[in-house]
Amino acid sequence: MLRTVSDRTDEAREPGDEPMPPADSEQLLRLERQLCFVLHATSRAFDTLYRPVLAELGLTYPQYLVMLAVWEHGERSVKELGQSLRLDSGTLSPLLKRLEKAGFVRRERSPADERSVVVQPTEEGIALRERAGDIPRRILRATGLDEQQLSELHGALSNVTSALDKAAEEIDRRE
Amino acid sequence: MLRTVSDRTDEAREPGDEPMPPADSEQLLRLERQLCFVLHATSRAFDTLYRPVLAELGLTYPQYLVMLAVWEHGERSVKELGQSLRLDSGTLSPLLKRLEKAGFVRRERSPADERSVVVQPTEEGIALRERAGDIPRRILRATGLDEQQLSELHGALSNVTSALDKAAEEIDRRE
DNA sequence: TAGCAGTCGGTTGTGCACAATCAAATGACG
DNA sequence: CGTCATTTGATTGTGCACAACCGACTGCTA
Repeated sequence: MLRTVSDRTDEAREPGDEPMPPADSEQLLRLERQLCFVLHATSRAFDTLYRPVLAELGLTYPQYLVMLAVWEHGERSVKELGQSLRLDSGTLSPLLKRLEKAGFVRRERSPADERSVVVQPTEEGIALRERAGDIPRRILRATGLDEQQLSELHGALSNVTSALDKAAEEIDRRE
Repeated sequence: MLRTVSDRTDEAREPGDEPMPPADSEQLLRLERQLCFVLHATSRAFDTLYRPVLAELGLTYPQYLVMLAVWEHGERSVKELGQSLRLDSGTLSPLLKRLEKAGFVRRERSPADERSVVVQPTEEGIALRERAGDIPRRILRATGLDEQQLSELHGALSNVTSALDKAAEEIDRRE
């Protein structure tokens, strides 16, 4: 059964802790479930599309993200990579080792601070950038989005993500 | 304060108000990269938020998705689960075994067709549904989205996903 | 009815992702 | 100087995800 959506939800929006009163839950809950599910699905759809394209270069999608960061900045510490890509060392360490073994990056301890490891592209890694040049365009076409839609979607996802981060942070603080 | 991905890029271009940007590939490529990245990030942000909540029930997020499907339909074949959740048997088989070992589902070969395996909730699995009842509401609040935004985002993601699926299908057909 | 192509799950191997834990280096403080 | 908390990567263990492959079952067809 389908409830009418148009019930009011107009009350004051405290970003803090509203008890979340709406009795019209059915519809909302359905939406929540669908959102989580479709997000999952979209993520995997992207992955599926990138996979064969990147395979030509010998990269996986997360490896590609790392190479993008390294190409752009010339060199990045593991910490910086982890922050910008939202990955922890348990994920990055083996991933970077695979990239090193593949010959795309060099890893070395910083002389300034022996705790940090600096990642930089090798010659081969830099050369790879050329071969990867047309990937974004190919992917872009597949999405079927124009610039407007692209940036709207990006904005919406950014907002959700930062809301979720804030919520997680909140929970963190509570213990 | 915690910044997300969408931080300003190096230049001061405001997205959305391009006058007439047909040949301006740089901007487009940047958007592509950001979209893929933020999608990845959003997916993980959701996961991070769900993780501790579901841990109370002894479920992971994909397991939760399976239970949602099973709760709703009473019983589902592995094939059906795979189709609706976009998971293949290599992922589902061990996942279902873990759910079985946890006591939430039963798995048995269909008498009608010995090839297929039917999954259904146990008593304990059905009981779990009650305890999971308030999860959507808690998550929903954390997203900070109202119903309108929620369904817009859902629509946008659905469109992208089906475009990507179509593209992948296209590629498939070409070999 | 005998054979065979297609369907359905399962297994194996690789890689991503996180939690928990650890060791080494650093930096602040007495 | 020595102590100790912090920072930084690495390691281990669990679970998700897919590709490639296998074996059992089904259903069609010669």
